[in-house]
Amino acid sequence: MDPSDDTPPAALRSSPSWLVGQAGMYAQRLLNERMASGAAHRHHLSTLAALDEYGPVSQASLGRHCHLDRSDVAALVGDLEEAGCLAREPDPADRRRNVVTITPDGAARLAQLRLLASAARDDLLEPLAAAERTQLIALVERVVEHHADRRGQGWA
Amino acid sequence: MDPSDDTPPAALRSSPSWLVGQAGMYAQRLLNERMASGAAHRHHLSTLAALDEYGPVSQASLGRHCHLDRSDVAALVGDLEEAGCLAREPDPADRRRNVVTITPDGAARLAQLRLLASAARDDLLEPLAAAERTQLIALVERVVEHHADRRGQGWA
DNA sequence: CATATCTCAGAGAGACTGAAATAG
DNA sequence: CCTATTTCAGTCACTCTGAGATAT
Repeated sequence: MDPSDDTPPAALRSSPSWLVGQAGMYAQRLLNERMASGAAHRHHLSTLAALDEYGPVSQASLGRHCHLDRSDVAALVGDLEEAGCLAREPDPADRRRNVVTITPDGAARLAQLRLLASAARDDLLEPLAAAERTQLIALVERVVEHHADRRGQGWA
Repeated sequence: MDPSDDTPPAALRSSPSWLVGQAGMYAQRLLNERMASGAAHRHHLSTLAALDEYGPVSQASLGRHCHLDRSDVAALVGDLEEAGCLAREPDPADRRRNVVTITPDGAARLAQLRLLASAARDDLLEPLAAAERTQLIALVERVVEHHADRRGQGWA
């Protein structure tokens, strides 16, 4: 095997679409690997964090906050309920909804997952200095915000 | 539906892992949508670009250049051969290998796909100014390079 | 014998769709 | 009547694994 085989063609090396796509793959894998070391999934962190920040909410709202599909939220909430991390009760004010509330066990779990996420963040950004990390985050945040707003017809 | 449901929790909004993962999803989708308008796939661009830049190579080498799995390369090369974009012939020097060579039709196709990729790039980076785009690309390139080197055991 | 390449068949995870039941 | 929520079953696209055939 030629070792120079590792170099991607210039058309990819300089393509934001390809680069960001690749980086996204690494980001999700590293995060999921860290989460797996706590027998969790990266979406469990998203769910608990949203629950912690936005108080008791419906599953649909949870999905909109985290960019998750309704049907995946149902499964995630099922997982976390079984683990005692949250309570799911029918909303008396609107009985279509389930009101989902984080439990003390869920808050503890969230704290643990935050630590794992920090480790994954350091894995991902290892080659960058602190100032560069801040820069990257700010730029990517703008991109994500932009497309999240244009979402709604189609994507989760 | 509460419209403020669109805001992700701070734990996600400030998490590089989540942000880069989301951005990667958008990048791949936008690129694939543009490619679909030319009845192509984003990996067809990768393959043709690598073929164009690195001359006649084996399928295994193609996969290493583009971070693609051996078995997916087999399928991609099959597609592109059927479309007349490349020629696949057994290597007389090492008869395990297929030497893959781009054809004039393949070069024309590549030019077309480059245009579609440019459009996808503009879709993705729409919210950023030119200087910011350059910055983002430089930073993400460093991240991807770093993890591509640490790859090899495990990932494609 | 160990390693590398190509191919196929299929597993596995991921995002998403459709439809039904329920409720506003 | 139309829309929203939850749930389930299942699809689809994508990545990757395993095994076999072939060759170094």
